[in-house]
Amino acid sequence: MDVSMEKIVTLCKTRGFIFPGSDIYGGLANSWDYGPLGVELKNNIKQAWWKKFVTSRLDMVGIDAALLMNPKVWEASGHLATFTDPLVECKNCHERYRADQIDLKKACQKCGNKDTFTEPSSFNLMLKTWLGPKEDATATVYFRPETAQAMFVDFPLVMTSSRKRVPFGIAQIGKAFRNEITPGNFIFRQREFEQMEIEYFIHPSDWEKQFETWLAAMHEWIVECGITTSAIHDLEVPKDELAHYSKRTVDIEYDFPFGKKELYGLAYRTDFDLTNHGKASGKEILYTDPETNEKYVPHVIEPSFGVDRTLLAVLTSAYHEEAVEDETRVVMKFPKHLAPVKVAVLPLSKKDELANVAYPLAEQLAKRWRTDYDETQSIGKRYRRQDEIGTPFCVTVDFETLEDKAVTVRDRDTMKQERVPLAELENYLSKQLGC
RNA sequence: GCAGGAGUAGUUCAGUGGUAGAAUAUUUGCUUCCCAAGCAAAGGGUCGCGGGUUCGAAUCCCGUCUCCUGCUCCA
Repeated sequence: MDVSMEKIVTLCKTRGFIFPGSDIYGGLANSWDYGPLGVELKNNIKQAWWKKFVTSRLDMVGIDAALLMNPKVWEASGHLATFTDPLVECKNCHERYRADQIDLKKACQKCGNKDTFTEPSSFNLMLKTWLGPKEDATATVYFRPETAQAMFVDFPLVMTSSRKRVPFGIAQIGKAFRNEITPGNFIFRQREFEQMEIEYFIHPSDWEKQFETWLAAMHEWIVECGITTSAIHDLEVPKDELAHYSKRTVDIEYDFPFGKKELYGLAYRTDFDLTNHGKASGKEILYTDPETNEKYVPHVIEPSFGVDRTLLAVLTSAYHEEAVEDETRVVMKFPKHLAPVKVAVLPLSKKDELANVAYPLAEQLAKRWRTDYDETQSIGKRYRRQDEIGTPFCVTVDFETLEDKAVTVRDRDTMKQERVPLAELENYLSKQLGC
């Protein structure tokens, strides 16, 4: 369903998914903190991804590389050269242009004024810092603008230590930093963000087939996240807009509340990276096929996923408003494996004899699943509260429980209730939750 | 950086010179209470910040900061 960003942002702040960063100091532009529920949701997404693409496959391994790398990496990758956008601005109409894409001697295309451009000022999108006590050029290092490069640089060590044969892939989840000029749209574009990336190494003759296979795998993942598939669109990036390293790129776009924007990317990077790093480091990176003895530089298919963007798509897809007896019920219909809280234990009333059963029950369930315990206010209000954070199941302890040793389990989506004996509760939930 | 919008309670907002408010949320008590029930009470605000005008400023003036949206982005 359609949902406004305001509703999502407010729900995230009030319920504890995502807060503005440095809030009590007035914030810091476009920085966001994941709160108690947000971190659970995010961890669940990352775990699901890692399980699907790494641990459940024999042709995949993972790494977790350093954020700071030798600056030569960024020279070889082309980031130092091409991650710099020289910009000029028309002093008359304030239209901005990339200095390398227009003729500065000509008139402004928008307002027609001549000689009105400012001096080009360049922005390198990489965040710079320094290592060691001396703050000078020789100590300059960069926060990685993408996680991909470490997987290329580590390729020889990963290949030999894991004894993998092409085709195989390396995966990594981690933070990346870009000094974006125009961040915004909540967590959509941030200067500090998290990526889940795969570099899949293949024989060059195999690239078209592998590309299609990965595209299909990415769509599978989208379904598993509960992201509305009718809001997903593949965009074949035109040849003249391809990044310097890519021969084919498909952007997977999603209809966010603020428009259709890129969610994921799938790129065929050829042997650009391994060849460049081989040349720049002086250590040629070659793979020898053990059967044919053919020596070649592996080519690369790169499926790239934004963690924060996934989370935002999951949030907007999960958001539902339903009419219930003249009231509106807000319910986050997360897939059960992603729900930040799996089960809530709710004593029907705030009486010691109920708490004496309910609280230990919550403690017991918490050993297996993220569990909430809530005894304040009416039962209906507590159901609504759990709906709003997407808790799949509420377990209600009432006075009958003391007699019949059974509880009421209420389903988030159907609102249906079922009486389940305490002795069978864990098995019941385990079956329903699938974990 | 430019343009526009906005900063008052956790949230959404009202208040336009005279004692800081509403709704909602939160907490507590009562009611064996299964879908935002009722009653009673409580807590919570340097009105973004600094200066000025004024007997008096959330309100008027000046400055400043921050956030949001859009403009080059490609997770």
